[in-house]
Amino acid sequence: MFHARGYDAVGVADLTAALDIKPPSLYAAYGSKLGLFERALQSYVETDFLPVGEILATDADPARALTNLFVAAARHYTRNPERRGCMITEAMRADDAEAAAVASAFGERGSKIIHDYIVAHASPEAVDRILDYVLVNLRGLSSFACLGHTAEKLVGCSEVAGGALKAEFAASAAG
Amino acid sequence: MFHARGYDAVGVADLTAALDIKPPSLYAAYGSKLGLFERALQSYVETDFLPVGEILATDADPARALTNLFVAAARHYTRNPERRGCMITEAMRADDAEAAAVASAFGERGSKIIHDYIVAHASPEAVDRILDYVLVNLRGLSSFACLGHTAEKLVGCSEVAGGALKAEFAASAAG
DNA sequence: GGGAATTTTTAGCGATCACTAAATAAGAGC
DNA sequence: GCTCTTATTTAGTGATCGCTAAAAATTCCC
Repeated sequence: MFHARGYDAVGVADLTAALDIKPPSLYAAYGSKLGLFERALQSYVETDFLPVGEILATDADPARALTNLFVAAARHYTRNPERRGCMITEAMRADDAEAAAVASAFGERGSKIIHDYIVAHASPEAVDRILDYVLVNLRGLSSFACLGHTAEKLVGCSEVAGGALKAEFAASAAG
Repeated sequence: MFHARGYDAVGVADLTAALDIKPPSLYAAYGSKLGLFERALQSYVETDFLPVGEILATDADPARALTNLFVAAARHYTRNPERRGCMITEAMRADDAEAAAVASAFGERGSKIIHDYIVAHASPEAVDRILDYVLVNLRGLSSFACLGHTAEKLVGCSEVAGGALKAEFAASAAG
């Protein structure tokens, strides 16, 4: 439910109804709504998170590998109609500051994998802007998936996005 | 306030306190919280919306013009610490479905301007994917601005994003 | 089976949500 | 100044929010 509707739009009443328990049981088990949310994020990371490392290993060419990441994200974020977008990325924008902070901490892990990959393949002064570009694009893809756009559409613009990476890594190799 | 915190996180109590009136006055003037929100969006469009048409007219080269749009967005979305990101783009993701729908209607206007510009400069089969790419990027930029990222960072990845446009419009011109 | 520990529920809590009927105050016209 | 109209406030409404003290039910161990 948190994935489908975000932290703020899901109330304890919704959660207890879905779990078929009463509020004190939820609090006994998870401590708070936020505690349950953290558990849900953890579970998402373990079971449904985009396998970034694996995808980046699919091609020796960094531009192609990162484009594959975009395409995989586009497909991943649209594959389940009940759970569109990236739960973590979307939760980073929760109205509740604590929920947003928790999600950001989880998000840092994925970003680090991508960062390390880019460090290993680009010239030092290009690393930050490539990383930012990749993260901004993933953010946009997740959001568009949530808004209901099709996989086809998102894959299409992911391929376009790959063009920028080609140029950047070519410049890094030449520099 | 709606810009800074979104529709859902701002309550009628916050609004009446800021306007120094009591709730029935707000309802007398605007009909509902949503009514006030629409007015705020309208005001935003008239006073603070990215001047898309003007920016696209800054360069005869479409790739450069659209890159200028990204750069302008990056600067625009970060210029006021109290009002980060694009109010309309962010409101499209409101928890309240009516608020989100109203914001989407406003968003269509900006998208149409960009769409028409791309139709005039790209080959027909590339139009949709370029447009989607541009919109996904703008979405990501707005979101990152809201998350507190610097103008510098966002301008940097906007320039990277422009690389993809160069490739696309070169292909369109060749095709 | 009985007692203690654990789990779950009942029955709320104080706060906030968007909104409103009725009363009061302010403004306009004579 | 008086009366009528308009604007604003007072004093709530019913619903939902995240959460909890106390009571009841269930489980575990002897």
